[in-house]
This record gives sequence, structure tokens and C-alpha cells, in this order.
Amino acid sequence: MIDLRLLRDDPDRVRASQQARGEDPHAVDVLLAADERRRAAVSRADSLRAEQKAFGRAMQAASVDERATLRARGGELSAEVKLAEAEQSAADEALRPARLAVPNVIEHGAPAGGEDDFVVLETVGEIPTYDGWSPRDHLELGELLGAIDVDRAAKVSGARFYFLTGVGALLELALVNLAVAQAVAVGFIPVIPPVLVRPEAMEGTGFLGAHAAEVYRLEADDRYLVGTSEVPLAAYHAGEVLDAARLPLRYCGFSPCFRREAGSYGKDTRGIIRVHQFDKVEMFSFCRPEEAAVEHRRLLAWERQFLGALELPYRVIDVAAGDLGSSAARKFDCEAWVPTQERYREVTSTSNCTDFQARRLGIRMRTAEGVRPLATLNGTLCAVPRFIVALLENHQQPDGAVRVPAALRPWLGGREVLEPAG
RNA sequence: GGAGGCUUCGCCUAGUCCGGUCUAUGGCGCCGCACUGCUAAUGCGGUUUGGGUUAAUCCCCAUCCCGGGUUCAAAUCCCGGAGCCUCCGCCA
Repeated sequence: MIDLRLLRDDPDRVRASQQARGEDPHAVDVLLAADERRRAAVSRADSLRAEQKAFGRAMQAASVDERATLRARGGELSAEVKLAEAEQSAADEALRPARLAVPNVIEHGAPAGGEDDFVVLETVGEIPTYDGWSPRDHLELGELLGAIDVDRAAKVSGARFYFLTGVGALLELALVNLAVAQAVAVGFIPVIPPVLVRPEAMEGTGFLGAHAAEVYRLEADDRYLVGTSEVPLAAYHAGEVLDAARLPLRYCGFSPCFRREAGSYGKDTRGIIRVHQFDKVEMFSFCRPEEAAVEHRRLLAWERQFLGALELPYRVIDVAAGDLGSSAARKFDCEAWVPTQERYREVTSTSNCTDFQARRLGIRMRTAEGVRPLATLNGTLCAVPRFIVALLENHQQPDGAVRVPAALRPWLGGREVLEPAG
């Protein structure tokens, strides 16, 4: 939710942001008008209420006889107040959608344009080469290792589901352990959150807007299955005022994630790149807005540390304004090399939501100067299936075995290589 | 699934039966000032949050879990909902 004061004080900045996102700058003027109407309505209702209160005091002081005659005037006033309040709530009502229509103001430096207008910030690691043999894709490798079973998953649950079995299951646990250990080592509070949440949590984090079709809803109970633990982690402090001295407050959530993948028919149908359910280790930070940009770089650095520990080749992109989503002011994605696709694929993503998400969730901080919204940021540490894809494909050997990077070995009982099952 | 209780400005709490200076009591905590070799103790004052207005102050409005209703007037009365707790039943 955008700061209306910023909007009033500097509408051009908001218009420029809209332009960079490829969205309608006119939405800014619609919002300004709605804000104006609301303020007028509030002023009017406020003064009428003041009058009514004064009348109430007179009524109290009046004798029984006087009260009878005064009562008529009281009725009139009451009706006027009711009318003014109706206009006030109508104006409030009208403001809401106008406000939701304006996404977060982009951070200075974010590239303008759409999905393809990202800027590559850095490319890290060597792309593997294959002399005289062709690499197998992750599904073939997973089947050879007895690690991934999508056929039986289709039987049990349908398309875009998978069983991780044997070393596949162990691999997930190892990845999660490594990720959580890394996060805890730098001070994150580990969290296992609920993944079935109320509409307010979903709405507050911005997932019921343009991406509403992406989320699973449990009709009978009016609950949603989260697509990321960002939702419960952000909503964890909803409606609270945090002591600014305790910031940044960093949480690392481990949870299943559920995605309907509506509208992605035909995309990534093979293997486990795009699935309806997966586990993920997610970083989440509450910090002072002034520190948000720096904190964002820290989250990116921790993502890169994890990719580095797994010895994966990857690149970092600065996502273009039009591809940010409504809450993010800036977003960096890390994309790991996928040998059989001969391209980089997103494995992590970190967003700086500034105070936009916090405002909607009512999360504020108390500083010496007073209370104001804080900033929220999130970043993937390990989205399990995609990391398994990258790991299997990049570290495969000609015989279908997969080398285990040193950092992961302690979590796999010291195993250095995953061998194809008999 | 059933029965009952609770929810007040950071925390605890008075007030709710019987509507009106509730413009919400007191304690703790916190902030400021005074006093004091220092600290502590003590005294005095301040301390919900959001909005409107303003250059800023002042001032005004809302806010007693949330949403409706009754009334000239609601923390207080009525209806609906949420959360928490206790007990019974069922269940890993």
C-alpha cells in the first residue's frame, strides 16, 4: 500500500515509477482524486461530530423539560452525522481500490521495462562442458539414482507432483539442513510456520491481487495454502509495533509451498522445475526503511553464498520494473545454469518491499522520533526442487553418477558421490 | 462436535449489572525535570494509536477485540463475528 503523503508531496515520482513499470500513470491521478474526496468527507464528518458532541453536553446539563424540546434538534444532528458518515465510508471505500491499483514505487536504479529487460549484474562459475558425451537431464538422472519418481506421483496426485525417494529424499534434507545452518550462523531465527492461513494474511502480503489465481483456497474453511513462507513470516508481526532498536529482525522459514501454476500449461512439463508443491527455505527481514537497500544486498549475498557452497554456476539479474510484482521496489534473481536447457533458470529471488507490504499489514516500528512503518524484505535461500535440478545436472558424471559438493557432504553422511541404483 | 468464561491506551488492572464531564482509574515499565559524591531511592510532570487541519504549534475527530443495531448520547444495552482459555466428547 502506497504512502499517501508521498503521493501528495511528489506525485511525479510515482508517475515516473508507473511509467518504468509499463503501467498507467493515470492511476496516480485517480488515486489523488480519491484521496482528495476522502479528506473532504472526513473534514465534514469530523466537524459535524464535534457539533453533536457539544450538543450532547448541553443535553446533559438541561432539565427534563428542556430535554424534550432539545431532542428534536438532536435527531436532526444525528441524521446529518449519519449522512456525513455514509459519505465518509463511501469515500473510504472508493479509495481502497484506487490505492491497491498503484504498486510500490520502484527503487532508483531498477531497470525500466518488462520481463526481458532485466540487467545481468554478474555471472559466476564455469559452465560445464561435455567431451564426447551428452549430459542427462535431471529427471533421467533422478530416475537412475532412484531419487525422483514422477510417474507414481501422477498416479497418486496428478501432474506436477513428484516423490523424492532414497537419496532424493536425503538430498532434500541435506539441502535444507545446509541452508538453515547457514542462516542460523548469521543470526536468523529459524521458523516452521503454518502454511494454511487466513485471507487477511494472504491479502496483506499482496498475493490476492494479480496472482490470486495462483493460490489454493480451501473453500470450506476460508483458508489459503501459502505459495511461500513469506506469507506467514510477514504476517507474523502483523498489527504490531516493533522496537526499532531490535531491527533488523531476521527469520528463516522452512515450509512447504503450494502453487496452482494456472496459466503455465505446457511450460516445464518435464521433471520437477515447475511443481504444485515443494519445500523451501526462505529468508525474511524486518528493518528500518533507511537500511532496506543495504539489507537487500545482504540477502542477495547470502543467496550467493549458498549457491557458491553448492558449486553451481549462476548469474545475478536485476529484474526490470515491469516484472517486479506489486509489492517489490527492486528484485534480484539468481539463476543457475541448467546444462540440458543450455540456459540459466531462476533458483532464488530477493525482493525489497520497502514499507509497502508493512503498511498493508500494519507493521510499524517505534523509534525515538515516533512510530512509523518499517521495511520488509524476502529472499529465497533454497527452493528444494530447483536446487536438486541444478545440482544433479551440473555435477553429473558420464556414468550418471552425481558428485556431491563438499559443503553438502556432512549432511549426507560424508557421501562424495551419488551412484545410480542397481 | 458440545458447554461455559474471557478480550479496556507497552504489560497488569478499575469501570460494564443501572448509558451522559469515561475528555477511561490505578500500578508497573518508559521518557523528562528536580533533589542527591555516583547509582539507587524519592518527588513532580509526561507517556495509546490513527486521521483531519496547519509553515509549525494549537485545535478537532475517531479509537475500550471486529462489524452492525437501539438512542439526542454507547467501553456500558441488543444482534452477528473473531481470537484466547477451561471442561466434555473424539482423535494422532
